[in-house]
Amino acid sequence: MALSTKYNPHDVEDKWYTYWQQQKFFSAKANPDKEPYSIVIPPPNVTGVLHMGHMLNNTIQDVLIRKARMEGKEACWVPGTDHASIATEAKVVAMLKEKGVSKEDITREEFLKHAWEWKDKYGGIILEQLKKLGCSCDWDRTRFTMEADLSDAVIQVFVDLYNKGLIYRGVRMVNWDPAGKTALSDDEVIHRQVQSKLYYVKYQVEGADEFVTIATTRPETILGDTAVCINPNDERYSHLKGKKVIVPLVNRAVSIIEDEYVDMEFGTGCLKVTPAHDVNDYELGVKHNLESIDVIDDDGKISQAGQLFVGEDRFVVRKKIIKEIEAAGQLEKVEDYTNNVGFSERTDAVIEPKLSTQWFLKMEGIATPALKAVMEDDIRLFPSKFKNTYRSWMENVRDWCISRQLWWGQRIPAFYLPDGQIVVATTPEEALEKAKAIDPAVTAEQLKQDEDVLDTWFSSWLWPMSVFDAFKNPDNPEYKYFYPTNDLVTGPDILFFWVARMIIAGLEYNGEVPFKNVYLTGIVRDSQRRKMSKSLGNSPDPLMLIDQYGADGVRSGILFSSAAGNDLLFEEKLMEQGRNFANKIWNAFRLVKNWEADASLDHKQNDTAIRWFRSKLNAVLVEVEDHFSKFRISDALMAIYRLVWDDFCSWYLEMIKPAYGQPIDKITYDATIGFFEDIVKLLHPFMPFISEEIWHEIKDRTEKECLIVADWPRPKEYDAALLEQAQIAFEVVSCVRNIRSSKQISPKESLDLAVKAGQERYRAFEPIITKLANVAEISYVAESVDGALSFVVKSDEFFVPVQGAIDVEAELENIRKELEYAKGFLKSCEKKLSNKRFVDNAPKAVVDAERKKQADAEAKIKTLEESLANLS
RNA sequence: GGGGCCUUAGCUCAGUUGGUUCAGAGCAUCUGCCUUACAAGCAGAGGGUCACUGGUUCGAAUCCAGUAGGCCCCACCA
Repeated sequence: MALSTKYNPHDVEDKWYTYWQQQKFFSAKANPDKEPYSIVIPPPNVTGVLHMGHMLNNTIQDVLIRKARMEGKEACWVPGTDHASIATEAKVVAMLKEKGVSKEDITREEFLKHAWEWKDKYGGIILEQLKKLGCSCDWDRTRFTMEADLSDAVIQVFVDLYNKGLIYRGVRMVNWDPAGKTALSDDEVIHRQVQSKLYYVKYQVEGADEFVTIATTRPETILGDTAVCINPNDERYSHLKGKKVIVPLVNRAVSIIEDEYVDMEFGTGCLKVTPAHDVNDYELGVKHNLESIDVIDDDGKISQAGQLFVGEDRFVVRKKIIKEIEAAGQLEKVEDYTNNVGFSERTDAVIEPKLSTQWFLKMEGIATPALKAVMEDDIRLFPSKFKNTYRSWMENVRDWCISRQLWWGQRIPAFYLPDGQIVVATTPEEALEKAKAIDPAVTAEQLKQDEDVLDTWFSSWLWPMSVFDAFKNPDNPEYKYFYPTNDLVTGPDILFFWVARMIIAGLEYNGEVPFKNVYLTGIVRDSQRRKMSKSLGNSPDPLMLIDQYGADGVRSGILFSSAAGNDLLFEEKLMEQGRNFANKIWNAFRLVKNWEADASLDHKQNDTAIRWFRSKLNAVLVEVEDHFSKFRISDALMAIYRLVWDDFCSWYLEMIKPAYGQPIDKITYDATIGFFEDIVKLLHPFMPFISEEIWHEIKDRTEKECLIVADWPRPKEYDAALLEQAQIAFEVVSCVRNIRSSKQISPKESLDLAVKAGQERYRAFEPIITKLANVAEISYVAESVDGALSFVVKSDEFFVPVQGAIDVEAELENIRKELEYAKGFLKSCEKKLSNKRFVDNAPKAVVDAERKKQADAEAKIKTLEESLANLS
């Protein structure tokens, strides 16, 4: 049979993915006979495409879900997408603009029709991409945060929270995104340090030939100034108390107010106050009863109220206004200044603090149980360092602005009567009923629904519940069975946006936490630690990578260096390593596949090898389970990688490999097939395709006997002493190979090996040593062998007689070095043991270990000294 | 301004309550090999004062304090 020397993923991946789906291996349903295991996907943006962050995130989820499935649990991974209000609406607006249609020119209904068309066209792409990666989601359960059932849940929750008095409407200073033309919650604003200018502008004191200078970074807001504020303790300005100043350009006389809020040290100690466009100024305005002039409109342009520069962009106006002020001789100076500016998380526009009427959710009360759940480890965060971050957020949580001035999303179910009174209801009919209770004359036409929609996170926070229809049908068996879910895999950047709020909603509406473990992945960066981004062009196309390295190669490559919470430094080198690993596995399979088993052959020479590998396998199983229990996915993979590459391929297969074309004994063959089966089982969560392929190729299976549903190997007892002995034997092999390498002896030339030791010591490993080191025979000797190269393993001396002269000096040098090290080591042992306080205070086991080290070192020194004596 | 984390081999990182020969792994590097599973490979080798300084201890990569550098979260003074 001609199997390629290279593993070819293209032949394999689609075949098995289709087959798994046909066999319904991904689908899960409430099954009381099995333990449930569930994960809900962090729903990607419906119009998004797969990026490296998704690759990492979903690979981890697939590893977890596949392992759980093999462990015999009812494994349910719910996929779906998020409607992502702002991002999607922005994309639709841009798409319409290209067609020459402006959002302002069409109705809400028309816009939504376009948006749904857009969603239907692009909505499935990212999920299809996940299939290429091998994700074993239960696709029949695919949900969308804006589908009818999920929207109903959102509305139901809004009404409920409103009725509980937790949702209120009010005028507040909010973060306004002039690009998205909507309010944002505080969490959607990213503060970045920017280089800007501090302008010193002179305001004339009314009726005097005197000026006061204020410092500002935002001169465009001068148009909206309604006061100038000084600190009452500031003696420099005490003569100005009660006076007025003239706002430049608009020539408005405004009061000089006094407030200790003003920092006398900063700038000139004199502050201009624009209540409509700054949070702190707003507070001052309320406190001092100031007029608020809104001079910037929703687009970030100067409004009519600004009088000047109407309709021009705020940043353009900033420059123009400074020019005019300078021309008027009122610009004192300009300084370079570094300050923090808020940007929209979604559109990257500079946030404009703006006064508007919005809906808010009171957070304080409902956040408390969610804080407790994490602090008391009902929910565990991996890595746990995020507990601190979580706590500080939850302890300082502020009311959540949940209304957005958008169309794409769940419309706020608040209805206004003609007189402005509000009713909140799940349907217009219900609203009308409630409205009639207030005013019997009101008609359906008079009742106006709020124009705003809800923040996307107001639907995402219900996700783990709503995907199981918790709100529509709280008694359904699926919900009862799969909820709470087990693990959540997501990025720390949405710990508060999403994770915290899901916990809040879960506790509020179910009384249970929504998941037990939260695995927080790092950010995928390039090798220079720059975040991957479209604009930098440093983000590879995941599908190209899969095409090039195979899904298994990409999956394992990504996981090789991604400890929880650590950033993943992406390098194509890692993908290569993953591909090479797949190839290594493939070639091991090719070797075994071509063997012919012969029951008449003796298996004795392979017994130790088999016993050793069985122990090794079980030791690694223990290690792998330990890693998984701590969500150390990378380490689990690495342990398996080393088991496969080093222990199985480099040691075990070389030990038992028959000569070319020769058959192998049946016992060894069967054992090896068994080992290979366990190995592909271990590999399956990480590398599902190649493992499934080999599983079927290595033995005949029935239709249903797929690896994806095979039993996960459970660790059994293993022989630790045997593993230790093997380690010694391996060292002997390495030493002989080292001699070959340094003396340029061909591996084909067989050598003799003598050991000064008792007869039994290496008996069990003789077949292994002779085969792997290409030694003709091992002889046990009582005296040192003259004219041979030697090495010491543990306290036994080995001799390899070689042809030709031996460089005695070099040999002596080597031995002296080793001797020196051993003596130094012995000295440290003796020092410890002679220290009475060590012997008295240290645990007995530690002292005993120290004694053993001492004895070993002494034996080794004796051996080395003897060989030194022999040589010289 | 408040809080948290990090600094171990050229790179990325392990190192669990201080104690087995504890200074590790993978990658990279160097040397020799196209040895009939695999050159996407095999065999061998080199490489670190555990950021720095001090302290606690019989014993410190590990605990404590300080110093230097890096990162993150929150708040935000115009």
